[in-house]
Amino acid sequence: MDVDAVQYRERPTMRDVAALAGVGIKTVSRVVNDVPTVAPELVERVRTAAGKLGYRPNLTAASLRRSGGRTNTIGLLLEDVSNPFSAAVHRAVEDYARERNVLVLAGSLDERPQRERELARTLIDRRVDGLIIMPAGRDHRYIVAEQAAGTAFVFIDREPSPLLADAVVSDNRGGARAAVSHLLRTGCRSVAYFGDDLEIATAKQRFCGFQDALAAAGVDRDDAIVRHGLRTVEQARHAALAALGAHNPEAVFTSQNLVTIGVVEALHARGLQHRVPLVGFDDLPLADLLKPGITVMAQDPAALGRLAAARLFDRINGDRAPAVVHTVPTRLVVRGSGELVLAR
Amino acid sequence: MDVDAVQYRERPTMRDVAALAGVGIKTVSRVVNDVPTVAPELVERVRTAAGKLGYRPNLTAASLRRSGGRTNTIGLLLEDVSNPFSAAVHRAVEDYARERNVLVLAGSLDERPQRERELARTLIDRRVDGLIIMPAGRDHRYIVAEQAAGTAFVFIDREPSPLLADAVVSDNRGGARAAVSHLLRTGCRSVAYFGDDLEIATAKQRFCGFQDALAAAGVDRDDAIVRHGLRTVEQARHAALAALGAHNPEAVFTSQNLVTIGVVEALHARGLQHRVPLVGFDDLPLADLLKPGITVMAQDPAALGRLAAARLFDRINGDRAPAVVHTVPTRLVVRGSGELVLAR
DNA sequence: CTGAAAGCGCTTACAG
DNA sequence: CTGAAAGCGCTTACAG
Repeated sequence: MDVDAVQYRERPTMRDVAALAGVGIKTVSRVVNDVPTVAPELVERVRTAAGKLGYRPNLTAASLRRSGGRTNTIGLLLEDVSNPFSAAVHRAVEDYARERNVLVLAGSLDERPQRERELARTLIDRRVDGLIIMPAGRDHRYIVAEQAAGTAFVFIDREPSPLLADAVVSDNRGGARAAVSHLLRTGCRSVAYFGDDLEIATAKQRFCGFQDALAAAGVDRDDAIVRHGLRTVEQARHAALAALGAHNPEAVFTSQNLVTIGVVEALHARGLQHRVPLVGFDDLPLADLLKPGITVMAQDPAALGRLAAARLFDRINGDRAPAVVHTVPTRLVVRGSGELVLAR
Repeated sequence: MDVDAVQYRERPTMRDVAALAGVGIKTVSRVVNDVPTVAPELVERVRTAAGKLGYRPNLTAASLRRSGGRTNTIGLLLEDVSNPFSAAVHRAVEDYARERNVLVLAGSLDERPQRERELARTLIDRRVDGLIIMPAGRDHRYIVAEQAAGTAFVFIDREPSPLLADAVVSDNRGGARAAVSHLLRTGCRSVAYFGDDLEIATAKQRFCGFQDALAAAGVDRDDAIVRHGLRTVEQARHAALAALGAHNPEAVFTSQNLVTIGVVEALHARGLQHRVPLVGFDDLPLADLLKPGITVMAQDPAALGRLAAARLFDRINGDRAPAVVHTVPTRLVVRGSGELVLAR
C-alpha cells in the first residue's frame, strides 16, 4: 500500500454526515460536540455515518461562528526556537497550553525588531487568542490597538516598553550582583566583564548588577577589562584572548551563554582555566563535565514559560487588572570555576 | 499608559471598513488582497478607513472560503521541542515555511504513540495543510484516510510503518558502522555498546551498524558489554559504571545523546576518560571543551528539517509520486576521545 | 472597475 | 429532543 494507491476524495462535511444519517445538520453538530440531549438512537446513527465517511470536524470553521470567537491557539515569539533557553520556555508554554486544549504557533525573531512586528501581526491576523513575546524590539506601542481589540499579550525575558502588558523576567540585576559577589569572595580585586550588546535590556541589567557588586565590595571598575557587544562565541573568544593577554584580570564574569562558552574556550587555550575564577550568567549543558566545572547563575526558563502562560490565560479569560512585572529568581550553581583558590 | 487605560472595542470587519469608506465590501477585499484593478481613489479611501479603524483581516475566515482551502499552516510533531535535535529540526522547518508565508504548529510527543495520534488528529481538525512527524508510534495506518482527504505527510528521523509517506532520515546504520570502524582502528578488540530501547527504530539501526562494523573487522560481539534500553543520563551512567567495573571493555560506542553524556560521566568518575576510546552517535554542545573532546558521529538536523519541509511543500502542491525515503549522511567529528592510543 | 448574492463549515438563536 | 434559518468574516462567481 503506497501513496499512489490511495483514493482521493473531498473531506466530508457535517452536511454529508447529516444526509447519510438521515438527520439535520444541527443534530450532527450536537453529537460531535457531545451535547447530552440527543436521543441515543440518533447519536448512534450519526456516529456510524461519521465513521463510515471518515468525518473530522473543521475546528477553524467552528471557531469562526462560536461565541467569544476563540481559536484556541496562542502565538509564541522567541529569540530562536532552537536555542536552549528559548526551547525550554517553549516546552513549558506548550505543556501549560496543552492542558487547556490550546495549540502553540512559535516563531524565531533573531533579535530583529522588524521581524517581531511582522510575526506579531501575522499571528494576530490568524486571530490567536494571545501572544507571548520574548521581544527583539524596544518599542511595543504597536500592541495597544491589538489589546483594545481583545488580543492578550505577555512579555517574557524582557519587559515591554512602555510597560503596556504583563512581563515575566529573570532577576537579571540581582542575579548578576550575586554572581559577581560570589566571585569577589575568592579574594580577587579585579573582575573582567564580557557581555552582550548593552542595547539589549537583559544585558544592561546584568551589567548594572555587576557594577552593584563591585560597588558593594568597594572595588573599582576597570574599563580596560569591560567588553560589551559580544554576540557570538567567536567574538567572545577573541575579546577574551585579547583581554587576558593584555590585562590579566583576576576573575571573570560573563553575561550570557554564548559569551561564557567563548571565554571558557579562551581560558582553556591560555591554560588559565584553573587559575582565573569565572562565573557565567545562564546555565550551559555539560558545564559540570568540564574541568573545572563552570559555576553559573542559572535562570529557570521552565518557570518563566509556565508563569507567562498562566498570566496569558488569565488575560484571555478576561483579567483586566493593570500590567504587572513578575520577577523570577536565579540560582547559583556551584561547580568549581567560581570557587578557585587564587594563587597569590 | 497602561492596560486599564485602553478602550476596549470589537475588531472591525470588512463590512465596517466598507461602510466608512463608502464602498462595497468586495472592494475592501480587493484592496486588502492587493488586487490591482481598483481605482486609485477608492484604494486610498479604503486604506484610510482601514487605518482609522485599526482593521486587520481575518485570515482564518479568508481561508475558509478561498479555493483550495489552504490554511497556510503546517504541523510539526517532535520528540520534544526543547531537546537540541528536535529544536534544530524545528528551526530549519520554520525557516523553510517562513519563506512561503506558512506558520508552524509544533508539539512534543515524548515517545508516546497515543500522544502522536491525538496531536495529529487535533492538527488535522485545524486543517493544517500538512504534517511533519518525528514518530513515537510504530503503526501509522491512521494517516491513510487523512492523506486521501488531502493532508500531506512527511516523516522525519524515523520511517513510517508501513511506508505510507515520504521520510527523511539520517544514515543511522551506515553512520554507526563507520563510527565503530573508526574505534576499531585504535586497535581495540572489545567494544561496549550502550544504547536506547531497541524498539526505537533508530536505536535498532544503529545497533545493526555496530554489529556490521564488528563483523567486518572479524571481532566477536560480547553481549556482556552490550546494554539496551537506556533512556536517561542517569540510566546510562549507572549501566556504564557497572559495565566498566565488571568487564573492562577496551572501547565504547554510545548510540544517542543522553547515553553519551551518562557514559562520559561514568568514564570521568572512574578516571578512564583518557584510557578508554569512545565515539557517540549524535553531536553534543560543548563536546570540544571536554578533556578529551568527545568524538561523535554527528547528524545534520538542519538538513533533515529542510529536506522534510521541501518534500512536504511538494506534496502540498500536488505531487502524488510514490513515497520515497531520503537518507541524509552523518559526519564523523574527530575530537580526541575516539582516537586515544591504547595503553597495551 | 464595482458590488450584490451565494457560499465556505460550522454555531447561534429560535421555533416547533 | 430536533431542525430550518440566519450569520461568523471572508471569497467566489457573476452581473452590470
